[in-house]
Amino acid sequence: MQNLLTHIKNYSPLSSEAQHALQDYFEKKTFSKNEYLLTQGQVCRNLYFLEKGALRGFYDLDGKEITHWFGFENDFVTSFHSFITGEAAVENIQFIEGSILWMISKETLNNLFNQHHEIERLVRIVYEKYYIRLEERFVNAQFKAASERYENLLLHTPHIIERVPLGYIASYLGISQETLSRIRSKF
Amino acid sequence: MQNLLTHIKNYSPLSSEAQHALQDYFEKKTFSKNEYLLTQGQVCRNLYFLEKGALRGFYDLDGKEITHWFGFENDFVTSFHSFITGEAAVENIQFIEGSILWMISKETLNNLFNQHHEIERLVRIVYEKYYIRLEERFVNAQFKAASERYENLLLHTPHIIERVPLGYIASYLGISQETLSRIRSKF
DNA sequence: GCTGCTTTTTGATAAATGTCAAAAGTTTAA
DNA sequence: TTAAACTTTTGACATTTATCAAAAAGCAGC
Repeated sequence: MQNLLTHIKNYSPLSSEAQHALQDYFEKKTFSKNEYLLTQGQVCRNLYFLEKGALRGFYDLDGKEITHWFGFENDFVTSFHSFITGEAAVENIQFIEGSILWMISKETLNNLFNQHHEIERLVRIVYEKYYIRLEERFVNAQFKAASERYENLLLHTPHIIERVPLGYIASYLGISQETLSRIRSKF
Repeated sequence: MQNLLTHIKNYSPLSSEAQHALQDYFEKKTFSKNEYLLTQGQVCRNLYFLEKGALRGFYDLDGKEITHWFGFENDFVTSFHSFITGEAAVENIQFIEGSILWMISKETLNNLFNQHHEIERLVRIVYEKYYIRLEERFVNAQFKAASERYENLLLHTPHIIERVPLGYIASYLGISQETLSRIRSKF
């Protein structure tokens, strides 16, 4: 929990009342490797903070698993589309490592927004950060060649390489595993 | 202005005090075709609401202009990365049509956040919507073939085809203009 | 240290898309 | 109305990446 509170300060400061409110409502969860946090078709009504571990979001495309994002320590994770719209998720979220998370429901969070303006501010700022993070990935995906995308990964998020099987990374980068293997052999 | 207030209700309801505050601080701007709202290297300190017209965001890649987004009626526009981080923009924003916008500075907006929780809520919700919009584009960019991306464009945002030169659309879809032309000839 | 299972690499070939150059079509403005 | 400027299409060819199949490497459990 301390992790969560400490991390949150990087986004926006919180009064001790707001901190206590968060402490009261975030609930600890642990999962082991390969378990699912969410499967396709479910509505994701919770937001999670990943304290320890790793997970991936993936969906099925013609029988192939397409991993499109990863979560690591100090990431907020959820199936954003489902969480925001209330529609069924098209993706699965699965643990790559045994993990510890903190969970809060959308409903509880909305109540906290009403009680503590500063918590809603925090979330607004988190969205800002996550928006520009996604924007960067988008530009990479659309306008960079496969080998540049891999180099960027090495440069900016090397922990992904160290902790994730290559097959997942390939689809994360939007390339086939064989092509990724060939790119790697050139380094 | 009425447009802006009406549109905002789609996101989140506002008290009349908050509405009046917005009315007091949003400033009307008009631009003609080909003018720039922002050029690369400037810090974008304003958020805009596009009441009428169209514009594009593009950046320079080895001397080529890469258009990566468009704005149309009722879009909130800014150079998000620059607006959020306060860093120099890497992109240019240029009008594709003569346009009418409403402008508010980040500073003024932050002040309004402090005075009106519901305005910050509104912006939080706008970020949510824009986040999932970007997520969809990302998945398209990374995991769909060029012709599928074009079909999706026809299906979901046909106004882009009608109002934007093909060269801009090609880079928006992440393909060369020649390839786009060949895809089109098959319909 | 083996055995079987999973992950990664390599090879051959096919498909998609890019690049450069030129032709055809469209728009603009004198 | 017509020439100039810009936009879109077409052709030939190069490059990148995908696909399928098989070999090699790595790893968990005995």
